Amino acid sequence: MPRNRRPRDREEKRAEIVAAARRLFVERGYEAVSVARIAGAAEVVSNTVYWYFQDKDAVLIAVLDEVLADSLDRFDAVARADLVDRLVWVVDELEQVSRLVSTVHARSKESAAVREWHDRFHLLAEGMFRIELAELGLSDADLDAVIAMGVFVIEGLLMHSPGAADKRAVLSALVRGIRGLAVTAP
Amino acid sequence: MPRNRRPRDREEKRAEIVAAARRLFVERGYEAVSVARIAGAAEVVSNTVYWYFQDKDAVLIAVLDEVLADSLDRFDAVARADLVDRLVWVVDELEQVSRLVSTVHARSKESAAVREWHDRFHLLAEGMFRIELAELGLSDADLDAVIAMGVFVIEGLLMHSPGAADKRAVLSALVRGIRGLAVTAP
DNA sequence: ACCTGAACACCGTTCAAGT
DNA sequence: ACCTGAACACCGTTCAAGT
Repeated sequence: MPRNRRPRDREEKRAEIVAAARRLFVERGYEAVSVARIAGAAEVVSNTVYWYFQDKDAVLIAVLDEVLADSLDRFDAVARADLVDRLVWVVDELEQVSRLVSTVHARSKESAAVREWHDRFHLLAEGMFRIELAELGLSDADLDAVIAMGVFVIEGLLMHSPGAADKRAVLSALVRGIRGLAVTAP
Repeated sequence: MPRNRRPRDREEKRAEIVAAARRLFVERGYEAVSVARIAGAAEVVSNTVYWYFQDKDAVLIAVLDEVLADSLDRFDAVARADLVDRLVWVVDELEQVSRLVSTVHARSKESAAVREWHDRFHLLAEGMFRIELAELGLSDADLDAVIAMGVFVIEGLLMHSPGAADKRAVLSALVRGIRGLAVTAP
């Protein structure tokens, strides 16, 4: 007999809680979902959640990690597409979790752990943008400004969810605006 | 004796509650401030708030109206400045209430009344942007896209509060990008 | 190590009762 | 009309107790 009986149980139960929380957070939003409801969906009692997680924000962070990992896994599929198409893809992908976008911003003001996750996510997003734009030959100052603009525009699109045509028009204007800056750089 | 003794009491008490809520929401954030605390600061008991307001979101909307009115009042002061300067001014002005920006987005998902306020605010902001940009001679499709971009960039700056230099760099890149679009319009 | 029953302090909100 | 005391159902979280 193995020394640790069913050694995968811990991870399994934890994963069940995260899966339940993910579905509920995406469907109804973080504030609207109580810890008791998450626990119920994972077939435990509410205080059991605190055996696996420090608090409700820690559950949120586990959900965010899972959602982000899933999206990054799928990113390869469009790696070779046109820049505008890739941006549309990113927004479409993240739009499924648009509730989480405003949740992250709201919780970042209250929870240091969520703020850390948010800051790391921005670094990741900015790094990806930087790679995309490196070849355009922008000045250093403009490059930073344009990366920030790109992130803000994507966040705005996620939070306000316009129709597909408007979304593409905004991203196209963004990219053309950036290309214009590269041409007229001092 | 007047039929209504002290006829201004109602508005006074209401105004006191809004003033207390405004200070607390700006300092500590909507979620972190309980109705009981607002009531305490306005020297009433917590259920008295519900005599003047339908619910906590209604208090938030009254605060938002007050903050917005104050900002619009001050807007004349910069009406003649350069476009980038005006945008910097708007962001600086709204930055004092940056906590409220993410609150509005978070509550818009839960409360129909807050969502209505948010949508009206966007119409106002978009209208002001449209006037600013009318003279640039953008195509209709680009004008809408550029207005959305402008609003998203301002919201992003408010939510992430970068330093003054970064802020100006982003707004400058935005305006130059937009001007570039006008030049190369089809 | 893992899970629970019971409790804690607090939340937004309601309502009958007072003036 | 205006305000309150008391209560309601619920919240995130803690802890001693069980296995």
